[in-house]
Amino acid sequence: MPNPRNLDPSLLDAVDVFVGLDAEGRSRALAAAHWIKLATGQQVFEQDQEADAFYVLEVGRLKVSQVTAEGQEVTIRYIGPKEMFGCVAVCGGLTYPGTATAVLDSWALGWTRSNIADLAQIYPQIALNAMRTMGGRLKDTHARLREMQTERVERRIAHTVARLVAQAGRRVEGGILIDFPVSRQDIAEMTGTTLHTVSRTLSAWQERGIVELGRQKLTVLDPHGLAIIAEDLPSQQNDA
Amino acid sequence: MPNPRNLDPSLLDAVDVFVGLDAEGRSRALAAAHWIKLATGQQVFEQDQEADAFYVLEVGRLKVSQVTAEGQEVTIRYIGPKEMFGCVAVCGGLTYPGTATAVLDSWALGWTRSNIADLAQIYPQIALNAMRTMGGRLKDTHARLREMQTERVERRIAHTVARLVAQAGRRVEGGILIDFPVSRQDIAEMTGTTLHTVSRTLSAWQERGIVELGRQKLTVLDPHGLAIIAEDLPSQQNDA
DNA sequence: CGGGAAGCTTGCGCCAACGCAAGGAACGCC
DNA sequence: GGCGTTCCTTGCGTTGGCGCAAGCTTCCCG
Repeated sequence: MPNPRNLDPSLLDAVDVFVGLDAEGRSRALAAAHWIKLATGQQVFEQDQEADAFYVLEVGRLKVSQVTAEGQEVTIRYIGPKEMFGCVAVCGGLTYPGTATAVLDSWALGWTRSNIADLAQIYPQIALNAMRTMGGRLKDTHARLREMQTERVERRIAHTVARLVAQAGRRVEGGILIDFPVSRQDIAEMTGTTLHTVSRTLSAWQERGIVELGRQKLTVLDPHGLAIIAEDLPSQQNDA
Repeated sequence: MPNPRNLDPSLLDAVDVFVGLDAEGRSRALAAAHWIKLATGQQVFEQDQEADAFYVLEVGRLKVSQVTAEGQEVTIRYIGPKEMFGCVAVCGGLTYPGTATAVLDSWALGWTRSNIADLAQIYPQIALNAMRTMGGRLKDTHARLREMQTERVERRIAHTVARLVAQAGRRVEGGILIDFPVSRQDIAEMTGTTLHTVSRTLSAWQERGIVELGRQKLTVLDPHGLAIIAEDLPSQQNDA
């Protein structure tokens, strides 16, 4: 259970943005941080709000999403443990790209913009690390944009599910379970379609033994079959 | 006409990544740069190639695009004068997100990765600036992703044209001309549709007096009308 | 100046995906 | 344990936009 007093330096070990810092740097970073607790459904920050803090998730899972003027929700990405979010705050002068909401009870470490700027002053590596992370995110987003523009719905759903497996898959008997609640609606918001189409598509996959479905639950039984759909390879089901 | 000897420090004046540098810093930056000339159609770098240099465009225009495994092209963005491209090279360890091709004869200033890393060491502001630019690009890309997921084709085309006007519009009598050759195919690759649909849509707009069309040419006559389509506002054409 | 290439338009048929609607299943709260 | 809410499924009709195909215009180059 996290707690403000218990600032074990190993907390920052696997955190990209602090890679390359010595022990002293990590202690300093931790000293400047504050814990925040997030109950499921709670928001950390909102779309277009001035980016005044950045965070590293330690426990739980968040969804970063945008809402259109018409009220439609679009999911930008999910954040898992050890990932940073609100990283635009490091740049200064920008607003958050979306709204961050906890989809599980979560704990995160937060730094105010001035705190992180001070740290980056002393340890320039931090800025470089943040930049590398942003570069990676930019590439991910480009890849999704390319998908959206060139792929049919079924293939996009396959890619999305594959991504969820890679990000949050937990081995269970007979398959890999997405380790947090995902509704059909959530998948629709990630792929740019409707919950109806997602439901139909997943049902068809269940029929074929590729996935097993539950309420806000998704287990991939046949990752290879999924990959075949995602890459649009011809499947060899040639029995009449 | 640019030339390697003629390194006027004012060249870097409006360049985001060097904002906040003193005169000496700019001289140093220029001293480390090299000119590259690009004929129309020529490539600067290719998708997935290791990012070993970053550039600032001085004259001309480039297109950054990706090609899918199936051979479909997707345009990520256009680059105009004073914009940076290949900025992921500043981070290190990454590959270019797409292929950069000149759509006009162009001149750019280039820095190798080690040159820019040395500069960033001395002037940390450079890293911050680069990061801010990347943050901005990330937000742009998210906005486009949201468009792709929630908007119909006509609206997406309207947004794309509006973006082109903002980026590369030149006032001409009676309207605003996109100041570089754009084909219907190009617009299709930016919006995620086919050249057929773009052609049909633009023709309909021409009918309504919103745009004027030519071969690889596009003039917006009625920006307001365009905005109405882009924002999906009800237009008041209530004559029977 | 003539021929070819590249770019553009437009008609037509089709289908993937949407939107609606109705009903069913699982969960949580009192 | 009952009830309300949230989530999921599935049938059916509609349609936006695609893909094909044919023909046109503009430009370039020999």
